[in-house]
Amino acid sequence: MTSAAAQNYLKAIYTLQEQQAAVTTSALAQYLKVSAASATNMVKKLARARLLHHSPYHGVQLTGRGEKMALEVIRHHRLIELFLARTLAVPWDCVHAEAEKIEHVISEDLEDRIATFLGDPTLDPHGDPIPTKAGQVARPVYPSLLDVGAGQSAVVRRVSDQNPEHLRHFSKLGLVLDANVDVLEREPFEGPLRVRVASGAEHIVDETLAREIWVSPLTGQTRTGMARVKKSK
Amino acid sequence: MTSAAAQNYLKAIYTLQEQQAAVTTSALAQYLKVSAASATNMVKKLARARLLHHSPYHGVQLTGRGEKMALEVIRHHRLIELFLARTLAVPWDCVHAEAEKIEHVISEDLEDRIATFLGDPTLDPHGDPIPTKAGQVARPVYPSLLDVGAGQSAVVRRVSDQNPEHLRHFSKLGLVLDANVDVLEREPFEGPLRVRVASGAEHIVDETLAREIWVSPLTGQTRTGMARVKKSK
DNA sequence: TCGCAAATTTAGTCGCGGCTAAATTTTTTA
DNA sequence: TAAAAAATTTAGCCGCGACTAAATTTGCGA
Repeated sequence: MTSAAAQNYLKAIYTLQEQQAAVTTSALAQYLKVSAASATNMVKKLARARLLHHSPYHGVQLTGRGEKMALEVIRHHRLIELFLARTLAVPWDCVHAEAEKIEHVISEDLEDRIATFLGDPTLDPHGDPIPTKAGQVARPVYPSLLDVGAGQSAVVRRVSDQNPEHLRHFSKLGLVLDANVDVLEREPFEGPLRVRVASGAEHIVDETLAREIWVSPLTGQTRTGMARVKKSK
Repeated sequence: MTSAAAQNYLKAIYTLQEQQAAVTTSALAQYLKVSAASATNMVKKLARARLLHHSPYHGVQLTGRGEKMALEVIRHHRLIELFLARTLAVPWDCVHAEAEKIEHVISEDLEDRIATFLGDPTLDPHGDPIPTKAGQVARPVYPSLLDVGAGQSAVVRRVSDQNPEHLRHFSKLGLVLDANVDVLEREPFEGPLRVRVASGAEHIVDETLAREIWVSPLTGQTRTGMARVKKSK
């Protein structure tokens, strides 16, 4: 009952639950790229195993046990991502796909070895928090780059790992973890942003992409940042 | 058609082929711990995919393509074993089970990275040769410890990875890769051996176990080795 | 509030990779 | 060499996790 498929469903439900409280069958099906019928099927099986509550036609919610299991898989995933990045220099746009498969097959013993080797890390290569073995997980809430006002600076804290191509793009732009960004200006109606990165280069970041980057705004340096921009022109 | 199950069958057939030319259904079934009917079933599928020849009631033989595929899986397996042993100090009795699962899910890219990281190694932690990416594999033929005459010394070159408990036992005894062993005496009728290891400790090694250790006999040092034994008593 | 569209579930199918029991072929032995 | 034993294959089944098509429920708008 803890097949790779079941683990993927639990993980998906956990992830979706972080955003919307009620996880619907169709949201789940869309996220996992399976048919709605398949999702219903697995949901019923997970409900029977008491890993989630299912109120038919209204959505699902993980039980304590289900959440614990989801967090175990997520812990595996993020530890493996960091391990591959550290030991083999696997680029951050590739670690996700590898971890997605390896996470289902490693033993608890290997998990422990990896965690110890990495010094019991708390963040994976995308800035996602790594749950503890006990099932505790930090819930860092950062504004997205889109929420940073024009003229403000920020530090990249977390980047969505869902799209490898986006990640590759971010790398090229210098939008990596802990990088400084100055938001120069922003088109109206949630339009694209113009930003300047540490190297001094300026880039246009689309709205969709900006939503995938979460940051710590640097309130103190806002003005000076802009001042320097204006002076340099 | 290259499911984990199919890969395991190909690997098993390759391994069995190394010993006996004709691999029978029952040998395969016994090795993989499945029923004979299941083995026949998969054999027919692999034959349809032209990965092996099947002469019904008489056994199977890998085709070129089948052998290539088997070697790819074995390469994955042995690289992963060595990688886990090197980076995480996973003991040699555990690496096999982990590799058995991970071998089916890593990408070619990750395989390449691991191989490069390890310096394109040729032997895994048990002394098994690692096939090249092109599908070439060394065929070292060593006599087993059982073939070493009383009074001879030898160096451990390869140890069967099939039984974790045996491996753990060998570790305790000091029968590790590249270790020196003096065969002191041997009970008649292929009985157990008495050996002395590098530390000077003496141990009894059962026939079954001795068959799982392959060595390079040290012809020159035979007499002196024994002489020293007798003197020390 | 009634009806329709959208969401969801149910019903039934498929391939995979196991299984057992029965049939068949090969091998051994009397 | 014929019968019994052993090995192998065939037939038919099961659970898993996907699918499509059809039925059902929900909820929104007229």
